[in-house]
Amino acid sequence: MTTIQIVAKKAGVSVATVSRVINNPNIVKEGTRLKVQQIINELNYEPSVLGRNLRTSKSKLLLALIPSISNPFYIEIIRGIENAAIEQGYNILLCETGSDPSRASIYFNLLKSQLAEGIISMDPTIDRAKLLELADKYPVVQCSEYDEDGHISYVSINNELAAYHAVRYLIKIGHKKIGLINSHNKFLYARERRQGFEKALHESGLAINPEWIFNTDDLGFEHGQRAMRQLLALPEKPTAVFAVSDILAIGALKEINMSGLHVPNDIAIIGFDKISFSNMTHPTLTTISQPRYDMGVTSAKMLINKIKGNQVDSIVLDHELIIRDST
Amino acid sequence: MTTIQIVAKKAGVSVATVSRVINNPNIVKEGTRLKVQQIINELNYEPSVLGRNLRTSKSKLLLALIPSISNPFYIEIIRGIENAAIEQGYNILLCETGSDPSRASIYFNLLKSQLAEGIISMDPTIDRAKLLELADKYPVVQCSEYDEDGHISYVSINNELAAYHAVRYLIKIGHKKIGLINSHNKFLYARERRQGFEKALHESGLAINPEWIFNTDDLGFEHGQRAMRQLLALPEKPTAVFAVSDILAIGALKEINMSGLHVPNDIAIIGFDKISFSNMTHPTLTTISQPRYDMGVTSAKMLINKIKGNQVDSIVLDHELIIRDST
DNA sequence: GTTTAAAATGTAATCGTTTACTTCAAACGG
DNA sequence: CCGTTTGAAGTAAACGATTACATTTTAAAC
Repeated sequence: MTTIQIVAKKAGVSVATVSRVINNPNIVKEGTRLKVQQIINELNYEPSVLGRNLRTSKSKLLLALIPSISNPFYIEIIRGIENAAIEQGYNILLCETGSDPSRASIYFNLLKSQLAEGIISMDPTIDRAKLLELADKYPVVQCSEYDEDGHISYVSINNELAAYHAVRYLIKIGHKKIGLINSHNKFLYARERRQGFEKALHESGLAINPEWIFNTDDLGFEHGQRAMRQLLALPEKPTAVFAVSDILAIGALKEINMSGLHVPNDIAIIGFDKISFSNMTHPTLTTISQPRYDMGVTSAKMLINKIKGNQVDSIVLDHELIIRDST
Repeated sequence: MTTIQIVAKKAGVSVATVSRVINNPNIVKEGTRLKVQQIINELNYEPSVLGRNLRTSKSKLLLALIPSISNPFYIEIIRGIENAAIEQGYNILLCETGSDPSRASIYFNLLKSQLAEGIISMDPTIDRAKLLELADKYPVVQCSEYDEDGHISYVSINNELAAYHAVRYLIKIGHKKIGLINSHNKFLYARERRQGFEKALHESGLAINPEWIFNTDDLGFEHGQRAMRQLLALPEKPTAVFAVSDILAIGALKEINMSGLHVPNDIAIIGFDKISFSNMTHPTLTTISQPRYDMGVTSAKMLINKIKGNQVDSIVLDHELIIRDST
């Protein structure tokens, strides 16, 4: 393997000069610079990031923590993070926890052992206490799901308002009987979206029918399907359903299609997230769009700022109602 | 920051002993071991991966190269890679090229600069010459898409046989007029699947109608939709269509649904990959399942073996026909 | 109570960089 | 012509670990 020493020797200069040619070329005389450059090319020399990192104690590596890579929600966020990071010379280590705390602590250790310089947590199932402790000593930001009590900066949307908008829209187009397929209440976003849902109903003087409200254990589409199956078995059915995730909505949609009922004529469906598949269903899904790419970019920038020692503030981005065929 | 020196001083031993307590505890006397352990806990000491890596010139980092993280095909493979890697103490740097060669060369540099120890390429759009050159000096394996000429080991399936099985199945259930929605012929898998398609038709003495064969520019579902739209506009339509990817198949399916025709009664559809969404459509999609998780696990193991200096052989895994409602 | 082998620990080199500090020579001003 | 400044290059000390080798301690053997 070619090292800086070999290059220096062959070029007849000191290692310091070679290093300068690479990192600060303008302070070395043109003649030497050219000569060294040529040797570098000749030998295909690439400085070892390992050596450099050790010296500068920077790895230029960021951790992105997600519960599962198979949830398409995270894809656009990760894209944003990645692009913003690369732009500033950082790379991303994608960390899938599988909602398993022991897996998460492997990744926390990468931070502690300085393999990574900071972490973006998008995992709602993360151990909050551990994360808070980590954030005391290392740069941490949260994206999408965050901790309301803690003092870790985050990037997110206004979940309550978004849900409120979704349901208000259903009411506006004439629905009075509206159901909710929610995820688990242990998640902040679930509680907030439920609040938005209730607020919209209250505001219009509509009743909240507990029979039409479901909490699922996880975000798999079968859970949306199952919830809808129960809903369809009810003597009095809602005419519209708000699902807090597109995947749940797609499950619900499929169940309605299978039952022979029509969307949106018999039942309207509105989802949340605007994942790419929400456009591929038949009918296409009305949904709330989160600015996921932007959320990614913003959180990466925020983290890098934090790493540089700057003070950063949490940011709430705008959502958008995407009206398509399912309502 | 706590370093090994600080621990050593506080424990009243040499750094060597501390290092041994961490890496080879059984060769240090119980008394000292316990004492050092205690100091380590007390100070929350974590060895710096940077320092260790430099000395051992190992980073325990692997690169996984994919064209786009938004293609769900790769998700299960990555899971497999990740789990196999973690099991052996490696971590994965997920590299999205966006089919952009300059992006790919950033990642190649990570390998050259020894930030990573090896690379798993899953990107069919990769610059083959560059990859071959890289493989001369560094550990490289290919997963799914591979280079037929080169000598880089790979993990894949028998694409021709898989396509052959798919089409033979369509013929078996009575179809005589079969279309093909393929991706671009510059990809090996596209050529191979086309061959399997043709072989099955030939074997049954069925004609290949060029009007029913499409090549799309990319794997977006709109392309499947567009191909099907053209197909439906034809005076004589096929009764079954084989799409070389589920996403294309889902696009086609949607177009048929929108046209008011029925799947599978009017047209049957068969996809390829068994992505999770193939189960969420209405009707569910018949497809060829690639053992993606296994492909990931296998290629990670293969790469690690290569890193260790062992000779490795390419592996072809089995596919499976998943019969569901679209045929 | 020596001698000797084995076990435990310490010393210091090393990995490949970067960079503060030093050195040297040329340029310049008076 | 000498002292001072400036620019360019070199020297060597870090960074934080691991590990071959040297040394000390311990225990066993006689």
